[in-house]
Amino acid sequence: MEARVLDKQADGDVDIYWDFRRRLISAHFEPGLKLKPEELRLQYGCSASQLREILFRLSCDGLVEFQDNKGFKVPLASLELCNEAVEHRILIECEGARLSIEKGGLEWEAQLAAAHHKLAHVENKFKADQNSKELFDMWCECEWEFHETLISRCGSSLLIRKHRDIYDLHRMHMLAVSEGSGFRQDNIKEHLNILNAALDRDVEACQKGLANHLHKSG
Amino acid sequence: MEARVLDKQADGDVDIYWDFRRRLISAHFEPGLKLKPEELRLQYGCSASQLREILFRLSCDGLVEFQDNKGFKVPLASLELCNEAVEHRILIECEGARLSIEKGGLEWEAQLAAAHHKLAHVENKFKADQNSKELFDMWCECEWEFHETLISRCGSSLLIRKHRDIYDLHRMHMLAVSEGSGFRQDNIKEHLNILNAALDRDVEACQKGLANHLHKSG
DNA sequence: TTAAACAAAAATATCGAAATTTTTGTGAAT
DNA sequence: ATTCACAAAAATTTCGATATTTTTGTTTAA
Repeated sequence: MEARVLDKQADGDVDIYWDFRRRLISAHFEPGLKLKPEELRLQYGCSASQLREILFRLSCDGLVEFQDNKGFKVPLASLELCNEAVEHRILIECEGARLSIEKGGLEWEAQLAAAHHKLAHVENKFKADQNSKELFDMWCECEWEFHETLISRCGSSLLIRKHRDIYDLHRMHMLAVSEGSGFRQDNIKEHLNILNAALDRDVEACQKGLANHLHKSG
Repeated sequence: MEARVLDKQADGDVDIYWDFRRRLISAHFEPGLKLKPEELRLQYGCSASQLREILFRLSCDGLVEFQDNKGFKVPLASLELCNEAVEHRILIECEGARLSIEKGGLEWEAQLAAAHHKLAHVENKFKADQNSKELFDMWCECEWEFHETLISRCGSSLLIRKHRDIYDLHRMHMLAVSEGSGFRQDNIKEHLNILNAALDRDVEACQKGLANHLHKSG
């Protein structure tokens, strides 16, 4: 249940839940699209009831919309909701960063530097070829890893869980609203600013960098 | 742990979901207790599958624990998780209060004053008779209404939803850890402080009052 | 032409039985 | 006495059939 990366087709539910979640936040489904358990079951080789359970769970995080007797839908693109998600993510992530800067040690610095190194590498490659689906997926993974690592030493498993929730919600709405890949040239500079501020243990600068980065991301 | 049979089938899920949620956060179930859909179905007059769906949904908010092939449980009492919930609730509620103070008008002030008036009334009665189950339920309701109203003008439906989630999680863990009713004499003074700071449009004082209030609540 | 009433079809929700997994209980071997 | 293997029981999960609700399409009356 906790694994973000799918581990094969060992456990029925788990794979389907996480695979479907990943597809949702990667804009594999058009906003407003109806999600029928009866149809989706064919893609995953399970029953409609199982899909229904999974869709209910995803609806808790706002990743799918549910209406009684009307079934499930991919949430409509909404600039307002996207903005609310941005603000909430800033709130959570700035707090997580502050705590990590206070509590994190050399090991954390090293992990953050490593995550940023990978991210920067992928971003530079992606900058050159923004049409590559493979690079886009890689960028999504690296972006997540960097931001997750940034808050990883906050000391609160609850905050980490809530951060993942809002990160995914934000990403989904951002992609739905912008209709682009979500990648901007300035990302590279902004990520570097955040990294440097974190390594300098400068809470103010780090939070400012984060807020700026996320606001511009839309 | 009384068995309440609901024969009303009208709104299906909805009633069961919210009734069960209410019972969970009111400490009607002992921490660690196994929640078997097959048993619970008798109390609600529905099928086990339906209960399973509902339990899955509640597990998203951390109100019940799920383990693959092991079923559902009431989360164990955990001081650590309770502390994490407190901190997270402070983060959310202070932000909501700040925004409400900035954006709220006279109507909001009136609603907050009204909510506090009810709360103060019930708290004074409850202070005299802390064993009354009826007063306790009423206090829970009024406490929620006051804190909810405080952030109600924040302008973000997302923040409001997230606040309810963390309020419920905090309340559940607080009751599980303290094993008391969660009511303290100082509540009365603290709630008044929060009210006055909000009406004075003093963000600093309001947030300080909130943090103090919630920290002491455990 | 529009609107209301109704019937047919499609979609959704509910349910209990069957399959799978975990837990419990029993007895043999070390 | 302890451990291990294995069978029995209990619990969990999966599944598709049935019931209910919504949507669609058609007819009729104003």
